Amino acid sequence: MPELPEVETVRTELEKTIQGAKIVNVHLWRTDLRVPVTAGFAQKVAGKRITKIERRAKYLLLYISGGDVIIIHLGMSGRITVSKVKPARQTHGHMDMALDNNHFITFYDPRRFGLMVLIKETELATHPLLTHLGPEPLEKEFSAAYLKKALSSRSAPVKTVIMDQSLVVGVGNIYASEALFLAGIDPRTPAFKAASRAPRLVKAIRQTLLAAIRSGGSTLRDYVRSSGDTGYFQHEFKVYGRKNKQCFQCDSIIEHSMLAGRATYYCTHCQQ
DNA sequence: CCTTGAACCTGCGGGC
DNA sequence: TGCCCGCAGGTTCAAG
Repeated sequence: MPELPEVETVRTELEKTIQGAKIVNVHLWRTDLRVPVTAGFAQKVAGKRITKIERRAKYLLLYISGGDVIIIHLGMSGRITVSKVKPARQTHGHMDMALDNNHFITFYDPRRFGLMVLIKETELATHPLLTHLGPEPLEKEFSAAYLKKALSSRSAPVKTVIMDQSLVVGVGNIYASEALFLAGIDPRTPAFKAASRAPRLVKAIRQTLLAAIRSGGSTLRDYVRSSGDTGYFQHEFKVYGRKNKQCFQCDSIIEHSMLAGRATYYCTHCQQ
């Protein structure tokens, strides 16, 4: 489900509902996620308090008392739900927690591309899952000058390059297409040829992600927020999923092709 | 180093 | 109805 806006939406909702709560009870139903769940996970987190919930890239970081951090990634189909009643056992519900504030959390992930590992807070800076990550797109560090330089050495399509998490984090397949439409850049353009348009692209990426966060992310197939609500940004897609439909800006037909194995949508009139 | 394609896994929709 | 194929918001690994 998740690119940066969806993960940020989950983070906000978890912050409102479970921050400060103590973990009373943990059920780990299966551990064979993309990365195996840390041995002894259930025993290690039981009795601890959730002190802080952060997001880094598409990862959620749940800080717990005692100096540990639960790192969660939702992969393609992962979901975290919060409820006030004990959740029914679901086929792909891999972990449940009961909290002392009468809330329950479930980690659900049919495809199991997600992960859930427990590390020491002191390992955050050196943990292999996090070390290769580029700057956050909404932080100052992701500047026009930075992006221009990064694009200038790459020949892959600009869309593929901005999805590279070591260059900038959080931009996935939907928002890459949407941001490039907003920037007026053809996603197939070799990155170095788009380098001069880095200032516009930085703005477009930020604007797209911020708008999506404001809408609670996008709900395509199965993404629901932890609250059970859906996101609304899918209603604002300009190109994603709109193959053969008319461009809202110029009435041309939206085109579709595969770049590095990912579906890509664009308007050849508005994007060059 | 960079790029692409395949692999990981499950479910769903379309075509026959 | 049932089967097979392709495709899905991500990441990682191998090979060229």
